[in-house]
Amino acid sequence: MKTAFIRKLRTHARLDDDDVSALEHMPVTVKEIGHHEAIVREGDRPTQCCLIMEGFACRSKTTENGQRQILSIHISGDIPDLQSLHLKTMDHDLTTLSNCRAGFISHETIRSLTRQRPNIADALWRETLVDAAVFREWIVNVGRRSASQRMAHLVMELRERLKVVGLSTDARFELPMSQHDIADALGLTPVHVNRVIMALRRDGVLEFRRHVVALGDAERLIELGEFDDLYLHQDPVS
Amino acid sequence: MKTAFIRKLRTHARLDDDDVSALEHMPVTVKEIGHHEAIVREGDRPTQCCLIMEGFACRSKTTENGQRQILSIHISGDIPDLQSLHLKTMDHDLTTLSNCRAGFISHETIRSLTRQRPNIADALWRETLVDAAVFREWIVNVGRRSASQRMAHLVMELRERLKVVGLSTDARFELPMSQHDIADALGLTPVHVNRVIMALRRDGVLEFRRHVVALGDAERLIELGEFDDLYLHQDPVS
DNA sequence: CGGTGGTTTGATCAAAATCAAGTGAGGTGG
DNA sequence: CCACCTCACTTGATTTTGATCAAACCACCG
Repeated sequence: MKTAFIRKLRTHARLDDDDVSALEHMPVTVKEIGHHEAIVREGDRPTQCCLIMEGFACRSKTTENGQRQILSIHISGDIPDLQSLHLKTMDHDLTTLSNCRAGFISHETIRSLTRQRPNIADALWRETLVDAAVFREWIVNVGRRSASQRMAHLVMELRERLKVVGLSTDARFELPMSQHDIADALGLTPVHVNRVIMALRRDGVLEFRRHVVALGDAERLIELGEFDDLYLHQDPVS
Repeated sequence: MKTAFIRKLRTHARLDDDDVSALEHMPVTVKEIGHHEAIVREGDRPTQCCLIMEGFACRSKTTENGQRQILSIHISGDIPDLQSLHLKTMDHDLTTLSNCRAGFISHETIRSLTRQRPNIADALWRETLVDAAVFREWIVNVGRRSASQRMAHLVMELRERLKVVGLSTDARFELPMSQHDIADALGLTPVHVNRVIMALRRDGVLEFRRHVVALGDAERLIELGEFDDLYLHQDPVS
């Protein structure tokens, strides 16, 4: 059940059959994790990486006065702590948002794969670079966009990324986050996020109830959030 | 004159003498670039990477209504567009802040180095991961910190990074940015940045005049900006 | 049936944006 | 050498956005 992950790598990077078979045979320890549980914490020195197979997780940091900032949201096929392969100490937390099934792959396994198969090294490196591209876009989101723009942008990003792994249609997708979680992702307060959601709902642009997002007017959301999917670098390898 | 770069790689990653000599002998085209000039632009498909040898540069995006958000600041020894090796299309601009001397290295050169020397591949990969760690911290900065905290944090980040390449003492460093540039880095308006700087100056915490930052009270700045250098991952290789 | 966590609403407040008008230093040309 | 121009910085008045504080409300669950 690491197909989402392998499929993603193959779409963006050149992998031959041996590469794919090496990935398919690498040892993975699968674990079920409850919602709102820490996978790794700031300060930890992990010896393995975590592949999300089902459910949602997020990376976050917490300021001294207890405010949380979510840094990215992760879905099936993502390895959110791949950077721990080269950066020994975690500089942020990785936490589940929903119940998750996750596969753990030891650093040794990954390191020997990257040493023996440069294509895999490149593919994994590329994944971390797309992560970074998403971080950049999030800096713009919290730095320069209004509350409703941030919300629109987040929704469109998640729709695009979920579509790739078959978890979103054009019109709706599941999003197991509370309004409080969304506030932490957008750098806002939960109260204000609620007002934004109410307004978007009133205008028929967006519904968000019981953990499902329904898009009333995707065009409007793209325009409002100034969403351009270039930064997701989803183009298939030439 | 790519010593800053090689020294940085060696501090953080395991490189043997052959690796270092390969880096020293790779072909680099040096160019002088004026201030406020674009090196690469969003939408470009570069075939080379840019090594900053002297001066300051920044990555940025501009929103539809013309607001700029600076995503990172780059100094001697940085390769700000290393990601272009794997992400074909630039999703942001790379611009000089001051006059710069920059070295250009073709993708082919880098690719053949990484294929022949896995240590170099790892070292470069790690560099892009540190970049990403800085992006994460910036998300927290613009998402959750007040204007004066953001300013304090930026100043401390730059001091730490500049110290590594010998361009900062504990007390002062050159920073060729206008208050407008700083506003674009902090997600604020120039007017408000000015008020913050005035306040910090009045309290004797910070001076910033004619492109030099003088720290009146570094302790206070660290505390105010909640600065913890963990995210810079400057620890030397074990 | 009462508890609990998430959502909704209202009233007030604070931080930063906006608008507008100086100031001041360095650089250029007469 | 001085007048003037420009760009960056500074200051003040006002407005806006989103934060804060506080209190319901509501659905689900044990």
